Amino acid sequence: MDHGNLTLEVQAHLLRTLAHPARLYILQLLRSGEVCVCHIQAVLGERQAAISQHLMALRAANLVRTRKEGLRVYYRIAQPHLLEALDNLRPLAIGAAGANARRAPRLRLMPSRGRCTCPRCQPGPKASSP
Amino acid sequence: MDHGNLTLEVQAHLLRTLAHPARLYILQLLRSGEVCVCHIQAVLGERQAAISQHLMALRAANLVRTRKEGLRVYYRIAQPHLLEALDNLRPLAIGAAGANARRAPRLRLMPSRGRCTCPRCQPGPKASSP
DNA sequence: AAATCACATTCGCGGATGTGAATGTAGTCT
DNA sequence: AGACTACATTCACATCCGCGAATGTGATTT
Repeated sequence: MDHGNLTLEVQAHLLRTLAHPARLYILQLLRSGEVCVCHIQAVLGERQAAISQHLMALRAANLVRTRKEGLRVYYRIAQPHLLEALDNLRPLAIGAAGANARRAPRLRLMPSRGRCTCPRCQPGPKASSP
Repeated sequence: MDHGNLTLEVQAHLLRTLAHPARLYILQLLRSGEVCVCHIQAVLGERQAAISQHLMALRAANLVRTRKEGLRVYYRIAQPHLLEALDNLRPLAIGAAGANARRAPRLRLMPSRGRCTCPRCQPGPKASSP
């Protein structure tokens, strides 16, 4: 009977966790597979601490999982249907854009996408080695 | 061009608009059709101004539309797939509940559901089916 | 017209949130 | 071991959001 009330708060918390462009972008980055933090940092262009906090929020919500490999930490999507659910929500945002799109933290992306020092970003012959 | 960046902010804004248990509950109330403000007020048990602010946020995001009938204002879902998209997101929230329960505004519902003075709630002694 | 109703809007305050600077920690290298 | 890397965490501060109180608006009734 009262299943609606508590669920609404939990769901609101999930939406709140998702409601940041940096976190949305991180999730989109993880769409094709696991990605190291240095890669996210290189693409997002934000400070390391800020990204770590966003990742902490995503971890606290059980939306991502981590795997350590040497020094790097690789993040991956924990819930397989998350991106699909976000994709379903996107067309509604387009309708919302016409009205009031005033409040939302701005996200600045680096023009050079994906230039970090991790071995996965240097798959080419010019690799600087490990 | 470069619509990816802006879209993330717009989508984040939409998620932020949805990220409140009262607004989620209002949207669930509108699932079966249009509902007057007095009804929402009676069910939610919140002050009138607070509800009006939530409704204002939903209107600003183009998620609901209004229709005036005499003194009352009836709200209805503007985007037909909104509730479906929210339903798809719900199972992910269940997974998030087990981990770190961060704070989210709490929602208190009135035990007597749907006792407002609008003609739709009065005439039928049967259960409220707006 | 005044009063009233149903709802919208504004303002101010307390708490939550995002960001930057600094610090902490685990793993790797020489 | 010490230096270094990659990432996590803490603290302080500015900002944003939600709520209550008060006020405004439009339609209806008297």
